[in-house]
Amino acid sequence: MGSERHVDSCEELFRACGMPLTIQRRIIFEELSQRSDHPTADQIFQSVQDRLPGLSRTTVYRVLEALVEAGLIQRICHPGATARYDANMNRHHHVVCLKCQRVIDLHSSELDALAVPKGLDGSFRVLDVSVHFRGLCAECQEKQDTANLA
Amino acid sequence: MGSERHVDSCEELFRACGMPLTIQRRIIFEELSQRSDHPTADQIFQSVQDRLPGLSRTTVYRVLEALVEAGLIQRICHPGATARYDANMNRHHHVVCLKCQRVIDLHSSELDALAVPKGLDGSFRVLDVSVHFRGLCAECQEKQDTANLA
DNA sequence: TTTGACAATGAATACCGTTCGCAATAAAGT
DNA sequence: ACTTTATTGCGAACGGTATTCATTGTCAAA
Repeated sequence: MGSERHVDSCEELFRACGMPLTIQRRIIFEELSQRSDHPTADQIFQSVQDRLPGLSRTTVYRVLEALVEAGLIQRICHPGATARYDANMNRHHHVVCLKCQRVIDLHSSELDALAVPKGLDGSFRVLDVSVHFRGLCAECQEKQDTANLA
Repeated sequence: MGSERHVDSCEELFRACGMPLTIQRRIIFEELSQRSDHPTADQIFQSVQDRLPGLSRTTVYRVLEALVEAGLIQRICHPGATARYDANMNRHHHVVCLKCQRVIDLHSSELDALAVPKGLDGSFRVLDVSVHFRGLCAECQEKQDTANLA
């Protein structure tokens, strides 16, 4: 199996950040890394419970917060009142459904090349740029249309 | 005073949406329209209390939700676990501080002209585009620097 | 202008997401 | 292995948001 390399890089990653690598942190980080659906803390908690019996919700929140602080993951920008996380730290863009609040990744080299407007870079230190397309996903369009018929 | 025109437009706006215009809705909407700091529901509640004695927090949440539904205001995309609102429905962009989560508006005709990538427009109905610059605001850079010295 | 249908408000309460304090536990370096 | 130090788990607390229901207010028709 080629998974040992991943394990190694996980340990190196944490060591480089100066944070102890616990089982909880490893599994939560690996789980988030394998997903691309920008889960909430609770969704992570659910899908990790079988691998971490007795895991506390509190720990999930604390681990995610610590990973954000360390720069290993990010909290994404989205409408709505629940924090969502993303382990993809490469530049990418987002498609946001205003109805169901789903967030879908979008890769585009054209958009990646966006220049930072002058005037901004003076006081503000830009670390990343992402383009948000907001609107209605296919499912929600359908729901809306059928609702209009009724 | 030229404020009567605004009052008129407010009434027309609500009528066009088919929603009764109450004092609460008018004042909450006007308050949000005059601000550009993307306040939370509670911040709106605070700054409107003197004009609306006996106002309930519940009403603020309901009014903001109704205004979003009607398309008169929008819930902005941001990191963090509290909903923030914006009455500026013109296309504009956002500068987000990852530390203090402040959101600043950015106007740029270059960015406004962004093309929607093909492939997206098939299933997803794009209603708006906005560019997010994420990083550290001047204040938070300062705090971080002084923290590093200690 | 009054009236009536209907929708919005306020108060209390319940709910969900998140954070805190503290005792028990586990990781990393010696 | 041992010690230091940080992390975990639990329970409770907290803040933001949604819900229920009686009361009040809006709008338009009479």
